[in-house]
Amino acid sequence: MAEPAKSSPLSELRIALPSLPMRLQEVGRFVAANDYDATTRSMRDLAAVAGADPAAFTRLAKAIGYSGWDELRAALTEARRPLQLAPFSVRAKSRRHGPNADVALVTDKLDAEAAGLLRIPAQPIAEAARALHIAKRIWITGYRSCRSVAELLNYELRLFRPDQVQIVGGSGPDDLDLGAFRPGEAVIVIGFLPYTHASVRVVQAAYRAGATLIAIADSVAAPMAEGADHVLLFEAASSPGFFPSLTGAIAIAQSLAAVTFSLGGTAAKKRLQDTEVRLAAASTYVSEKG
Amino acid sequence: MAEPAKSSPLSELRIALPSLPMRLQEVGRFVAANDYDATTRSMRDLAAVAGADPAAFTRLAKAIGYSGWDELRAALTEARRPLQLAPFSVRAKSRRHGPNADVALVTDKLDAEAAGLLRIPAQPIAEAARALHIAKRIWITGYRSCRSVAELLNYELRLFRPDQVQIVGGSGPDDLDLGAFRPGEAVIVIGFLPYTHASVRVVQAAYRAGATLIAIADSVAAPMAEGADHVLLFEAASSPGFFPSLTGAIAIAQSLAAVTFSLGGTAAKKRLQDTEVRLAAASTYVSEKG
DNA sequence: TCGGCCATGAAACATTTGTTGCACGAACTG
DNA sequence: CAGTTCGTGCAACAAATGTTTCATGGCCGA
Repeated sequence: MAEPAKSSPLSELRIALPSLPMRLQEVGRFVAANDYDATTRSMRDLAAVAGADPAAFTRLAKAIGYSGWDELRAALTEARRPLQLAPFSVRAKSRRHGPNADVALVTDKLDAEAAGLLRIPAQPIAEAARALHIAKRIWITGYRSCRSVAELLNYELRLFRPDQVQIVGGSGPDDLDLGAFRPGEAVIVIGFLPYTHASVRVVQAAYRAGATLIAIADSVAAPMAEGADHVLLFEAASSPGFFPSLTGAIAIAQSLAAVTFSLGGTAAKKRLQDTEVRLAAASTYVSEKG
Repeated sequence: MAEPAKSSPLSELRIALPSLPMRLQEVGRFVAANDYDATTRSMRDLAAVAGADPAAFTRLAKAIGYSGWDELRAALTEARRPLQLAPFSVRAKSRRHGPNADVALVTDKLDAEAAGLLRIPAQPIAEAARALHIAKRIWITGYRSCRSVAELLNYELRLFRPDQVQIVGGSGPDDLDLGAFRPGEAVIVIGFLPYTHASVRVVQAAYRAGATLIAIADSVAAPMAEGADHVLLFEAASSPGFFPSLTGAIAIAQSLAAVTFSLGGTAAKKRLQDTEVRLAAASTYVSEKG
């Protein structure tokens, strides 16, 4: 049973999270999402803000293998210590460079992205899904790298709402679609810095048409968030590397699709089955047993 | 009473430093040099390491206008707080509030995906990136929902290797591209259960052509993993919900692109800059200041 | 040299911190 | 339905934290 490499205490925490009791999960999520405050504020302070019992923090620490909250916090503190030349306590980090600097880059990136996921607010996604549920038609927009997110969302939503979902510009010039927005329809725009002009035009068209606007963006200050009915935030710049990260946006898109599907009830389930049957009949897939 | 503009607690400290008694200067310098530990360790700990009296820290804080060490430390803590989406106080309640089933679904999904990311093995990704680095040409394949991953990878890689990367079937029937694979080229295939016939054909073609095959899949038993030079695993079924999750695949794709880019060194950096300049010139993006 | 002043370290203080024992209630088991 | 386990909040506990007080010793002006 090879353990999956305990890189940081936060990783351990996040891995153990799903198998923890409910209250400990809440507290664990809070710690993961607010790890900076976890290292600086006192346990009781955190408990007050998180709305939990102080004892829960001690129990959480023990549940994931530490002797107590103090030890967990110490580990978190060391993990987020900035690199420096003259070490406070001599502690050489063997990663960072060497023959496996690449591996370290990957590990750091994945860890940062996992942390980013836990900071995504869940409530707005659920609300946006309700808006999608009642929308007569759903338009999806995303340019450049965000196009991939748009297409995934389009794909998943079409699995159970085949003829009510489409990508803006998916079948012709974007401008034609802009004029087709109607009240009662929903328009989803995905984008982050730097923002494209095209996406801003879509937002304006949606606003003018009186359609429900859902923005998936990296900042409330994003142009597409202006006047949006639902703003779903993720961290694009959190992870090390050179390109903005789309992991958060993808996770939001998938959650959105999942909740919308569950709101669809049996009707949605039936349409999904129909779609699956059709795909199987076209022998798109390799048969399960080889 | 008008204080001379408190920029940051650290600069106040440095300004006041020369006019302080000798021992307080020592302590002040220590705090300035080790401000991270100042925010995380206890006053007594710091005193022990600095070789000073605990009381000196309280006196230092008062000497530069704070009510005590606690207040100084709080200021230091706030000063080095990383940027984030919402302030600490507001963030607490937004998650998992109320007996809301939809919100719980989203939260569970995000948790599971975060944990899934941390289970992704980093080593194979770094090795695959090296293979991409030396490849003369890179082909990318992904059908159905995996198409979005393929397109993201294509987009990011083309930013710094514009004419060496393309999606299989991106410019015509897939079959035409299958015959174009050559030794020394790399073929990336993304897929998970249920596997499409088309992706298996690509794998076979790559194998026959002697190209380097990189498979991004949810299982070593996946058809596209057979005979692959590099297999990058992620968990597609880990998260609750109804569709397989692509978050892991996206994270792998982005890590792959990031490492390949960093292997590219200055040459890659230069090409990326060229691309950015071209995009800016075409005024694709909204200018930063509005 | 004396007297006042200030810097300094040690010890005592009240407070806050993390921890643990206990009781209640829900969920599961036989 | 009783018996058990487990998760949870509350409250008391000992340990630690930051602060204050006090005694000491060096410094400067008279």
